[in-house]
Parts: sequence; structure tokens; C-alpha cells
Amino acid sequence: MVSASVEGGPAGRAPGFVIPSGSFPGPLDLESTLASGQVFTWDQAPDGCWEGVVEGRAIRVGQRADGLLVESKLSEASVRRYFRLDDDLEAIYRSFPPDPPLKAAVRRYRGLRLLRQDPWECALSFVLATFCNVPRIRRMARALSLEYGETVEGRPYLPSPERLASATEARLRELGLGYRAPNVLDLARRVAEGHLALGALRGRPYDEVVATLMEVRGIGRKVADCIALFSLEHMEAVPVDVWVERILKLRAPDLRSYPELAGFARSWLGPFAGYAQQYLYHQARMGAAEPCRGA
DNA sequence: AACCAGGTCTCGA
DNA sequence: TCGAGACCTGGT
Repeated sequence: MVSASVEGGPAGRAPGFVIPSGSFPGPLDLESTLASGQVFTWDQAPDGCWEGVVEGRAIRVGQRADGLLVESKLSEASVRRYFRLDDDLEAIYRSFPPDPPLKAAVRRYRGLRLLRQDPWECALSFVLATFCNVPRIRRMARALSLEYGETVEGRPYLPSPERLASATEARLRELGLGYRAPNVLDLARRVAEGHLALGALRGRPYDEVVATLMEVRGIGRKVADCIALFSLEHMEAVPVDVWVERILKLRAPDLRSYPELAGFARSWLGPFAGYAQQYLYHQARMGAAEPCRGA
């Protein structure tokens, strides 16, 4: 067999490097990070490595005892930024309240990091995500990638706003998006036409970010919080989905509305409430999927 | 085969 | 302002 791997070709092997564990504060657990329901475009290869696209480049990452193995044309700085290796995870853990279930979730998923996602990918993903389960979100994202997306170094990836804006609602429904089809179109058109500058929302105040995002059809408070937390640096944002709502109502049974629940979560969980939320969410969802598993 | 899913929108009180 | 229903579809 001839291994004719050409640098840059689809089968080409990207340069590899290791980001040593000691070179960033706190642990990193790839499995928890990439399978915790914050991102839907990564796949796990048979060898256990994860494959995705970051900043328009393909990337393969693997968990190693000595750190994070990376195969990509991306710079190390880009990878560090994406995986939020600048976050001092132990300090974030210390900021959490002494809540036994939260402590259990942290113990179990230690090393779960929020990602610094591209705002467009994040917004598109969570408009797709409304009221459906994670496997289906991944399926819809894959369908959009294959139908309208571009291939990034051999890997299918989500379409640009411009490309998606040219889609028809009927075709999007055929791809299985259901009633999300017009919402996805509205989002794509606003971004493509420059009426919604997602990148410019970085650094803007939380209330302004949420209000701006909610102008899009299909983006309510919860989806806006997801975008704010996962791609716009608002670690205080607490997306309240059905799982998190159950958890919050155990502590505050009298709270009903979304603003009340999210506000309670922020005061209870502290400045990194969004981080804590992700541990609670992941714990709840995995617990439901695998009911019998001793701690 | 029901029941549920990282909700949002509309509408009537 | 608040609660109730409708809503596409596929996983489990």
C-alpha cells in the first residue's frame, strides 16, 4: 500500500503536538467536555480520539496521560483558546457552593471545561436544539453539513450563514428540521445580511446580548443563554432546560418563571454559575441514560 | 408503543 | 404578567 499523504490534502496528516497537562491550570477531560451537550459537531473515532472543526480547520484531539494530543494545522494558542485552557478550573470549583449533588457531579466529571465556541456554530446548533434530544441535534447538524456545508480538510462541517440563507424551508423540513426550519432560515438571513453581528456581541453586557439574540425567531431565553455561555464569555448565564429546571425546583420549589429560576441559579451557584450548570446538566442527563451506576 | 427531548410562540385571562 | 396548548420528529 502506498501512503501518499500530502500536506494539506484531505488524507494528509496534520502536524501533531502535545499540550502538557502542567502547562494550564486544572484538569481537562475530553470525554466530559465534548459529550456534555454543549457542542454537537465533534465525533469520536474508533481509537478514542475526537475529530472536529475549529476556526475553519480540522482538528483531532486525544487524551494522553501527559496532556492533550493535538493533530491540526491550528496554532496551539487557538486550541488553548477553544478548550478554555486559560480557565483556572480548581479556582472555579472552589467558587461553587458546598452542595453535595454538585460536588458529586464535579467529582465525577472533573476536567469538564466549557468551550469557547464560534458564535455562529453555537447559535445555529442551539436553534436546532430546541425541544429535541442530543442524538437528534447531532443528526440535524450532520444533515445540514452534508447538504449545505463545506468540507473542511475532508471533514463535513456546518454551512456558512450565507450558504444556509439560500436554503428553502421545504428542503430544511425534508432534512428533518421540523418546525425549526423557518427559525434557522431567519437566523441565517439576519447574520448573512449583517443585521445580526454575532461576533460584535462579544464583550457586550449580558442583558444586551440576550435581548439582541432574542430578536431572532426561535431564540428565546434559554437558547440565548446557551449562546451567551458557550460562545460569548458570559459565564454567569444559566440556561434552564427541563433537566436544570428540575434540579433548581428541588432547592426553590416556589419559583416558576424562567427569570426567577435563572436568577436563583446565579445567586446560588456564584460567578461561574454557567460552569456549575453544565456539571449539573451533564450529571442529570447521564444519570437518566444510565440509571444503575454506583458512584 | 407511549413518552420524552438542552423550548418557543401565541393567545386568553 | 402568567399558564396552557400547539408544534416536527426521532430516540429510547
